[in-house]
Amino acid sequence: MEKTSRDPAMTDVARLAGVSHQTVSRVLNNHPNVREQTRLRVQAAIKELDYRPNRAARALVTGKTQLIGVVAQNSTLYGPASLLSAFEEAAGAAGFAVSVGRVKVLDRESISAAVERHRDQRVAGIVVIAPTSSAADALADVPAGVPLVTVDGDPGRPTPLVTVDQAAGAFDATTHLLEAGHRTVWHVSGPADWFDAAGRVQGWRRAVEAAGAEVPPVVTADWSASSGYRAGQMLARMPEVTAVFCSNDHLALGLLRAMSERGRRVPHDVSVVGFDDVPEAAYFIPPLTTVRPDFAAVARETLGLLLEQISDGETTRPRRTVAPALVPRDSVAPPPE
Amino acid sequence: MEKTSRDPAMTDVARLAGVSHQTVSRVLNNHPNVREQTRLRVQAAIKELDYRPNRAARALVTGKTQLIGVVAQNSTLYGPASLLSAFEEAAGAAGFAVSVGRVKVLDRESISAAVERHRDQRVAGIVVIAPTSSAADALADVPAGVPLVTVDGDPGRPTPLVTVDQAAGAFDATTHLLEAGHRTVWHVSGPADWFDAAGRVQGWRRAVEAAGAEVPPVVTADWSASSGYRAGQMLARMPEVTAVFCSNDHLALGLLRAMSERGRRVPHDVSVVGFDDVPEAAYFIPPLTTVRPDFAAVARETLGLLLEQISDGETTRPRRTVAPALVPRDSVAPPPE
DNA sequence: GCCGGTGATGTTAGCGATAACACCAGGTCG
DNA sequence: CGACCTGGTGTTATCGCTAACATCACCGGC
Repeated sequence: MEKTSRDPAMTDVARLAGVSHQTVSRVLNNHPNVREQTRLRVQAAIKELDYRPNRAARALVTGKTQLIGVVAQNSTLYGPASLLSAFEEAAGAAGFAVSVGRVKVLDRESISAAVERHRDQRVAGIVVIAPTSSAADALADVPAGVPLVTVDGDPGRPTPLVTVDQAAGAFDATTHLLEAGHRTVWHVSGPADWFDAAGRVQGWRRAVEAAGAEVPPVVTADWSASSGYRAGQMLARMPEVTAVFCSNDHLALGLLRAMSERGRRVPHDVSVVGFDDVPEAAYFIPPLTTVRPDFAAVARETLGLLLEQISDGETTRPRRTVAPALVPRDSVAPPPE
Repeated sequence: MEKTSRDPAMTDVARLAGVSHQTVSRVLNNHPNVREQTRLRVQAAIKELDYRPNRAARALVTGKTQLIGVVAQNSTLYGPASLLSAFEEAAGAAGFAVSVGRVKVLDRESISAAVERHRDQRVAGIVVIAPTSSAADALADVPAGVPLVTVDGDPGRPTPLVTVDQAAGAFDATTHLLEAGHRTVWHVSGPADWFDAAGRVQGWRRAVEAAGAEVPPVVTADWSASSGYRAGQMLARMPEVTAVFCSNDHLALGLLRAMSERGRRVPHDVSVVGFDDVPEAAYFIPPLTTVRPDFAAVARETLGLLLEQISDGETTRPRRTVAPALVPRDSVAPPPE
């Protein structure tokens, strides 16, 4: 008839093991000065009671939590979603819980609010996935002293940042097309205010210029298959277009459809390269040559940078870049004739 | 020259406002018995100091956190990712932080471990996205008394559960094909151990049987475009196949490619319907008719069910189902001749 | 005009951990 | 051989909050 007894606390373990609660604490925190025999006795008691330390109490006294806050946009775009997933896994493996604050739009106000919610929770550090300039601006509101890492953010800012090397990936993709024999390469870009898109434009332009080819105007779209389709409708009408580098795979998908509708065969008439290597890219018509970013590596670097800041307060190398890899498939061929 | 002063605590606010810390606590928790004038003075002091309550201290004394733990697979499958995103937003709006525990594989051991990590954190409630039987099995390990909601889980289990009405969506999709005049409808299914896949098979079969048509054998695949392609290669060779319902859009994508390679035009020769309405489905070749689940609604129901359990300890209606909607596009037409 | 009720506030006692220090036995060293 | 270190342990204070109870002024009713 006893009431639901509360969870066991450290003193309960101590009593069972015949030691003081402080000794239990020492065992839990791997302090060196505990006799082996005592340690074993305490561990047995812990197991017997199914004791689990109260994180709130620990956080209260140490002033630190084992929580990392992430601010991300509420979208299912492949890149950000993959990144988030990879980061959650990496952080979990390192013993940190990840609290995700979703934001509907990437404006300064929303992001600042999300950051504040995390600070309310006393997170040990914050990661902001800030792929647009409006998002990056919000970081100015974060007080110094909060460990903070930006992912996919503004390369021009001094804050710790991890990104995929967009320019390098775009350079490789474009060069791959040029090496197939195309006179030049057109580019369908993501939204101009996204750093990822800007980096890819830059890498594309560098490759075209390096080959001494003419630089066609950038066709700006958003990330959707829909806008890729519209861009494709235009480009399909231009016979001089024989090679297109799309800023992501979904743009490429839309473009493929437009080409197909206009009777321009890929890769026979037009070659196409995407970016992201979404899982289904190998099953587009035709299978899409694309660039694969290593999201797991980005996640590892991000976590590393954050943990450095958490423990040391500072960071040695606050800017890290992860190189992507070209994945050749069937959407690239030499130009016609 | 003063050292980095610690964050302001309740007593600091109290001192500034000229009241006791308990009055500050009352203001914070909206207790009725506080004079309006006092309330204002305290609020001003809170603002001036940029005071934020220490959640660890509160959690320590109340024994409750404002944290919800979610267990999800480490995948970027569109359905689960959308669900997670929607849930994070809904929970955030309700003032709860969401801690995500990712799991590499959906086996009993991994899921139990993830649940334990959440219990260590003393989460107020747990949501498990458990779309396979192996995942559902793990729920047996969760002790009673922990508020728990399963999403996409086993309809046969008594635990609180929210799911999309897979069978209804599949029934509608299949009926849509039959009404276009097809003699029967073939089905490419997701993995057999996924409840979503099983539900869609069931709805499909019911629709075919209801029409008095012959029920073809189920073609079982996984969720990937790759396996849809393989299924399509087989089905494309069979002239009697004029209508296919695919268990998700990516399967349909692969199947479309196989059909195209074999010269079977969609929708002229073969009609196809998918499931999920991924954003790019409108830009497949041809735009794909599909079924759209309402993930936001699933998230709302899940949160509601969980909050009920957290506050009341029990739940009135522990099983909720959200109806999906058919989205007609261009991949369905009457059969040839 | 005294009494009990009520609204506004203050005081005190924990919640469950860690930190800092106290203590004690036993070994080392000048 | 007494002073001193050192490894193992216990004791006490403390983190910032809420719950429970104490206090006090003021009200209306008999």
